[in-house]
Amino acid sequence: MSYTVGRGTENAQPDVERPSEKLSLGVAARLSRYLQVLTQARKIGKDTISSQELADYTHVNSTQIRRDLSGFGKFGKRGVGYNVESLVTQIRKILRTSGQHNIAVFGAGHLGIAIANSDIFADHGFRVVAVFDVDAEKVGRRIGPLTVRHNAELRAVIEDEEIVVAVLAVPSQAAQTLADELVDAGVKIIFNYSDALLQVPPEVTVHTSSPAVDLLYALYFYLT
Amino acid sequence: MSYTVGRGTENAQPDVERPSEKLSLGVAARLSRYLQVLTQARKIGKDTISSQELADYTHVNSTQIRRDLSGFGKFGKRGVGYNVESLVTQIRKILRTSGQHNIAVFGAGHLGIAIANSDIFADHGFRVVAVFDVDAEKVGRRIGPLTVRHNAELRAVIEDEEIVVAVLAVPSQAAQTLADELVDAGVKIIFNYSDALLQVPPEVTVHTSSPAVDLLYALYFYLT
DNA sequence: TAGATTGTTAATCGATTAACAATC
DNA sequence: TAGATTGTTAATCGATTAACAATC
Repeated sequence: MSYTVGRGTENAQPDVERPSEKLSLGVAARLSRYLQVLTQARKIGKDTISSQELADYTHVNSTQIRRDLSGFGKFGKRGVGYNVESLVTQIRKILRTSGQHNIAVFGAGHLGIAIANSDIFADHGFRVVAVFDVDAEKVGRRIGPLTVRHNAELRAVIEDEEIVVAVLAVPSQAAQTLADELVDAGVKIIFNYSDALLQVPPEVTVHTSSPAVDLLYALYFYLT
Repeated sequence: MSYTVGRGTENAQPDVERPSEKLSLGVAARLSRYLQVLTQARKIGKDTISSQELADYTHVNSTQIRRDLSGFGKFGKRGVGYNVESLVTQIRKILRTSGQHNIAVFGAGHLGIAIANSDIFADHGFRVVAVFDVDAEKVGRRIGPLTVRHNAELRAVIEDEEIVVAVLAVPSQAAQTLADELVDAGVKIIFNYSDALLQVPPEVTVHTSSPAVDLLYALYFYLT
């Protein structure tokens, strides 16, 4: 993971409830993970979940989970656990991602198609509203409800659909040029699935996804 | 990210150089990321790199980078920086991933094909040696140098090729059953690209990749 | 020499954990 | 009531950062 975000320099105002204070990097990351597990738990019909169960799935210590949550309110019932449904709502409120967000995928190769078809984003309020490619062969093809568009259209679509998130599933050589265009068109978050190192202005966040890096890391703990 | 690994309870022996001591979770993760950037930097022909440049790309503080590295030796040259080539070698040594590791991909859909074709693993010494599917339509197809095999063969292949890492690019409903088979066949690290919550014995590491979770997190910092 | 960058110290802050009273 | 699990405290450990002398 790599983010271009500042740390929370929270100038704690003496509010008792302070829903307007910025979360620390760590808390935001953990809350997102709790949300993923809760979303899945809800799918399989779980009504309540304990901090210990959440800990088993997220590998975050159960005390820390209770601590993270209790900072925002008393969401749990002693002896019972947390209501899955209401905890999802609460965390979404805290993360301010209750809304719907539009994203665009670049590259209509295998990876791009897989991402566009995935419902992993949909579960969290993200909607893939456009897929782009530069290959004339691919432009015009249908991917689910979408039609692949040419990159030349990106600026217009990004403006019309109010897209702030772009997912890059293009060859490494094409990544930086595309990133420059996207930044220029007003995209604020770039998810980079190529292994290129992207240079962007400080107001834009680049997230480079590197399964190989995660694997190296997992393997180290297996080997030792 | 979610890992099933213990924290390093390092009982520091009074060695000056202690290459046998277990890295902490954080250090291992950061070293992996430095390695990714260094690998890319090498590709574009960089000879040396400063801690500041590494910091720009990884978003890890430059002091911390120097600190992480100097714990293992004096790899840098003051006024110059680090030699890219030799730092790659050093970090690989520290992470003990200088060797070659075989991995298997499960699911020959768009995502599975994308992963099998990617060279993101190859750069780090991982080799995709088998792709499996249960769909008779897909079994037998060629993906680069590989032929898609049926899941029925998984046990034999895992033993023959000494595979410890399995990448799951299958539908969520199929993930747990497959994970059980893999654990049974001796796989130690499972990379889960479905959004299913997998239950595995403690000696097996599950890494669930969740772009949506990362996105939630990135978006929070954009929205605030 | 002058400029740059490492290696290292010291000080601070947040994460982590065990433990347990409160309470469902 | 008995069992379970939260919410919270207190203590510890590692991460983070600024600053700067050492030195290439």
